[in-house]
Amino acid sequence: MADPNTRDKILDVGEVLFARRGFAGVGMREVADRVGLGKSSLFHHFRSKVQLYLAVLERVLARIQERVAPALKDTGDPCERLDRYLDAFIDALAEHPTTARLLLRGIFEDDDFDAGTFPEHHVEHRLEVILSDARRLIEAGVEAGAFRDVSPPHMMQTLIGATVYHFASGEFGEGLLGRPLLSAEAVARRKDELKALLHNGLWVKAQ
Amino acid sequence: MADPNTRDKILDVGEVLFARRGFAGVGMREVADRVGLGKSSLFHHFRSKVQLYLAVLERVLARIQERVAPALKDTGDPCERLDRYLDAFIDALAEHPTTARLLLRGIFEDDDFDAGTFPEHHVEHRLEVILSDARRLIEAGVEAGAFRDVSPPHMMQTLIGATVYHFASGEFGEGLLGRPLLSAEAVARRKDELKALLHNGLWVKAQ
DNA sequence: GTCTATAGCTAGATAGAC
DNA sequence: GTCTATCTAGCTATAGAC
Repeated sequence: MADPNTRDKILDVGEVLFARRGFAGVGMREVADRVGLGKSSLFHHFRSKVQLYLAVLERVLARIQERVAPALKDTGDPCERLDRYLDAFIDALAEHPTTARLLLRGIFEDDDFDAGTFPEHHVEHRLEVILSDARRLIEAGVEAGAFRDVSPPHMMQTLIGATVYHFASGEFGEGLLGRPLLSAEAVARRKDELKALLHNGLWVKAQ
Repeated sequence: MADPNTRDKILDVGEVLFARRGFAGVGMREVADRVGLGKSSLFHHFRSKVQLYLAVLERVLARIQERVAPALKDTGDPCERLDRYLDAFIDALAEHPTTARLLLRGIFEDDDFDAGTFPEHHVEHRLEVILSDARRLIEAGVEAGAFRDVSPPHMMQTLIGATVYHFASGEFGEGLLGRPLLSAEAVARRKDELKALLHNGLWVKAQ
């Protein structure tokens, strides 16, 4: 097998570049230059550009799974459990500035090189696990009567937008907020705003 | 000037392809083939690939502005006005399957070919108008006491996620929902789910 | 306004020396 | 495991005939 240190360096560089410009926007030459290798040497570590991209995606998903796993323990009412899960998920997204963007790209960029063409990777599977964990939390809350009778898939989409999109929005989001997206304060604020919306909605109710 | 019909055909094709694979993922050759022209002929209508991309983006933003303009009239309380605006905005996103995806790409793909390099286009300006209209609706509602004391930028991010991301999510979103994203029923359902969240939150309150 | 031809470059990927 | 050299194919863009 290849030198693990070199392999990890390539993954690190690929992660930054793919997050910034997507699969098609990145060339192996640029990756090689940043790692400090000749372009050909990359193909010793990864058979093709697609394999490198999938390896980057899979490492990101694995990191997310690690972070949210402790939040999945079976204690507390549905509200506490969803709160805990969202906190952990947001922490995972905020850990590296590349995470949310790669996740968002992975979600809507794989319509291209058709899913299932590279079955040796577990990208699809890992994504499904993460999604079904979240979905079960919502369904359990609805069934228990702790949540309104929302459509779980629609609530999933809303939560993905409120978390993944938010932390993927980069310069645009920072322009809107007028401050960094990933500072400890900004991350804490995002958690609070999201949870307040879930608790109270936006409207002020007539008393 | 060029034949407007041909120009529009090029924009139509570019819109579909750029929405699907982004700026870097599309070649002028593929655009030309789908239009039924030689590749060189494209450069008679658009000076460069970037100019074509910006023209596509600008047309999309203009279409959105047209759709939401009637919803901006100064009648009703803040709740009614935001409801009306969100309905119109969602209708604009649902009008073409390409709209939301191009908008989302435009939001976080212009970190690359740096903004302001092509000042003759109004993409940036149109986006700012759309955003500041929405933001004013939120700020007015907070000031009037009709909305909770949310952070308007955070609420903007949540609403962008709930609308633009949702309709941009393509096959992924359809897999999650188990049905098309853009059918009349699905669009109406999305409006209802979003407005119910703004009205009531997710939690069922203790009475 | 569309075409052919081509310039000039970069892409992903391979072969084989060291 | 990294290198140089090279292959084939693609790219954006231009020149100039029709």
